[in-house]
Amino acid sequence: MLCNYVACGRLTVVTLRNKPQTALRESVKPASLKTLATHLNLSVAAVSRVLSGAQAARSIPAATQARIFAAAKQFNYQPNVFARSLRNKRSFTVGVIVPEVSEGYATLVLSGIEQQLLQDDYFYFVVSHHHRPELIEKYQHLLMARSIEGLIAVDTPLTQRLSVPTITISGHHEPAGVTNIVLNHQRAATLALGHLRGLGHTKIAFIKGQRFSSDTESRWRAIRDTAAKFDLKIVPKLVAQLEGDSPTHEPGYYATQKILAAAEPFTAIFAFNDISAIGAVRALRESGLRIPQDVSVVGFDDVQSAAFQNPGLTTVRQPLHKMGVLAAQTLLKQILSPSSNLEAPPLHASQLVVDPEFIVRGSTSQPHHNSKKSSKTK
Amino acid sequence: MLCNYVACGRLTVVTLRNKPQTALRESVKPASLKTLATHLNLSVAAVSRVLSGAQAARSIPAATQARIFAAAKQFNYQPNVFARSLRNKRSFTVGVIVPEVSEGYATLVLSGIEQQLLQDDYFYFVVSHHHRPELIEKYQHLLMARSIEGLIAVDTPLTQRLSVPTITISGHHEPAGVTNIVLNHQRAATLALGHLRGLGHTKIAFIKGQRFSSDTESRWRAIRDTAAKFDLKIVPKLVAQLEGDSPTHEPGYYATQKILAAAEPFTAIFAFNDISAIGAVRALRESGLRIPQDVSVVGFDDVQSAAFQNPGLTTVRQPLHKMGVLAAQTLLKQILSPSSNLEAPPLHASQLVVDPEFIVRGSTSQPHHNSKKSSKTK
DNA sequence: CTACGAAAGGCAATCGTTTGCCTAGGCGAC
DNA sequence: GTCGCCTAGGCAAACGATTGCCTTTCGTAG
Repeated sequence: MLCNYVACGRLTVVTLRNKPQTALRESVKPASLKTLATHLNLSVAAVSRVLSGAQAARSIPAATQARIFAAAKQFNYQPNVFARSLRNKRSFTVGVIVPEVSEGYATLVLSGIEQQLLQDDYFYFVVSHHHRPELIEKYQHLLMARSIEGLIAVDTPLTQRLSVPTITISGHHEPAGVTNIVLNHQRAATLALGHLRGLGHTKIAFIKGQRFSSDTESRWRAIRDTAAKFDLKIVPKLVAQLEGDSPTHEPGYYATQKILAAAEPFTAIFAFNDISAIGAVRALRESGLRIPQDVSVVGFDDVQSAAFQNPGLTTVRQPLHKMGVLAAQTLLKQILSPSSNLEAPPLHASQLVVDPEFIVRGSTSQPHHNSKKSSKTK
Repeated sequence: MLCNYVACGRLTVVTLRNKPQTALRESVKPASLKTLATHLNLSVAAVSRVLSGAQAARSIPAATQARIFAAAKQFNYQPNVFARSLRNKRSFTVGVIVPEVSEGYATLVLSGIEQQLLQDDYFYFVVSHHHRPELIEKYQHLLMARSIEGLIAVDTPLTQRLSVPTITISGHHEPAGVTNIVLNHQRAATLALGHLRGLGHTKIAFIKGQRFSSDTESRWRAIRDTAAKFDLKIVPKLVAQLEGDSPTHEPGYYATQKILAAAEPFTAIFAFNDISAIGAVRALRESGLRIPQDVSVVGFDDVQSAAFQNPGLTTVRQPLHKMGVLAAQTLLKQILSPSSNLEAPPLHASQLVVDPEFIVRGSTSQPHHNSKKSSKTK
């Protein structure tokens, strides 16, 4: 029976059919250079040179070349990728390691990576480590065993330096030699706080990221600096930290409850990311506060759900797609750079900083001083 | 300069550093069987047999085997994947083709695929076609040229039959020989309509899917059948169809406006997917209707945003992750099944049907007959 | 003393491409 | 005539692992 392994609620096998006899698993071997060569009465070498466009094919007259191309088409010749890679020591494959493939941040980056890599005729293997250090380690080796030419690590702490070029996106403590792509947190803080300040908010609550996230510290530092510039006081009672690694909005919900419990008035909240901002919205509403009339909410990332909130979430957009593109471009450049130990070893940036955008939606507005509950200041 | 290619808002290169001279691009060749063999004074064959655990290694005494393993560890031997694949004609790689990697449906499926494949020591290439038929065609060939052993197509119309086992998820019109994994739409309709009926709703509006989506027809048919069973009338004025392929909530927003414009009373709406349900919520709210007091809303899919709505969206959950797992399991089974053209060609299901779950959140409740506006019935 | 068999491992072809170095013929120049 | 030089391609060795079939060397039974 075919479906005794199923773990999928109820599952029904509807139709059974025979594989048609006509070779599904193509028993006809695909054409090789040898096939073509013997068919054309030429040597394998000649055919190879012509088909791979080597410059040594100059000495082969146009007529012969045409015959070769014709035969290649006729036999539907496809060069064998393994033979080629074995010979050339090139795989045209890179590895990408992410925490989760099912989640917004990594997949947006992934889409940028994909776009750029496919454009340059590279393929990529994706693996996700679910935040388990031993998997990070293991997959790096597995990827190397698959002969990747480079690695992109998205929001993933790498402990070792591989022997291939490596790019990190929002890297943690990158080993020497990897290029890290990060957001300009300073600018992000300026955009968000400037927006709130401009609307008239002065009592702002903050939700810090989880301790394990690499962005937490740099972003918080940027916020503190920027708050000082804008003459905004950061009130310790209005700062909560996300706890736990649940990928849901719950950490944000609980953090906001903690802030509310402090009974310190505030008119806006700046969350570490959109998901926690959504949790914040829920907690605020449950306390009878309206968004944005009573409390304005600003998120971070601009994941898809942010636009789909009611009201839409004002947020700092990380150019995740572009960061992916940039990572892939940079990686390919490093792969193709003349291999090292020459007199002039290639220069690589150790860090590339990209700027965020600010997306204003319905979750922020001027503070209403006649609001129901929040502004006990009045 | 390194960043003149950048298309990424402002971008700053922070630090430049020299690549350290110590071979980054490892000029020391990795150890091969030959390396080990000469070092051990053995033949390549013996080493190969022992390391790959061939049964022909029985004739090699334990002491020698131990020496071989020790040397392998010492030299950090990694079998060359290309040589191996060339010889064995196995790539342990499958292809996955999706519309978009950045989007919820496909990535949830992808996470299931990944989990299963990696567990079985397979890797996978992902490509996304952005709904462009010529890319679907092209990527299938590129994947074949990379010697994939099988293909999984997620929500993607395949026109041709490849020579490797192929699984589709929510397939459209699959060519003969592919196994299609689909949702049990009948059961989905029963769950959703049963829920609404049980709450007391009888005037239900429907948002049908876009004409190009493969699920639209089968799901609608199931809804009609089920409505009949529950003695629910489907009022044509309360049915709207999504238009356009925008991946935002706008199509749902406009469809709902159209329904509202018909001025036909209703107390619930069943949307084709969560995204359009979110658009519906927005349109309803703009008309002054409250969710769920005035109108209950049921979505479909249970994408991440559904749980993150305020109120949470009641929805039919497709077990996307499990469908991915199932696809991968089925594919691997077909790959490993004794290759065809034997006397008894393997049997493959042409369709696997999986059951949905129903997730009740805050967007549905009993109809309130004293509501403000919607139930003009009263 | 020989034959047989097991133990221990070696030989070499093979997978399909690539590429450095040849060669064989032809033609013109001196 | 013969030297050199094109033209048109061929030879064969890699790349690294796998595997069918050997060979060698004992030990021992007859």
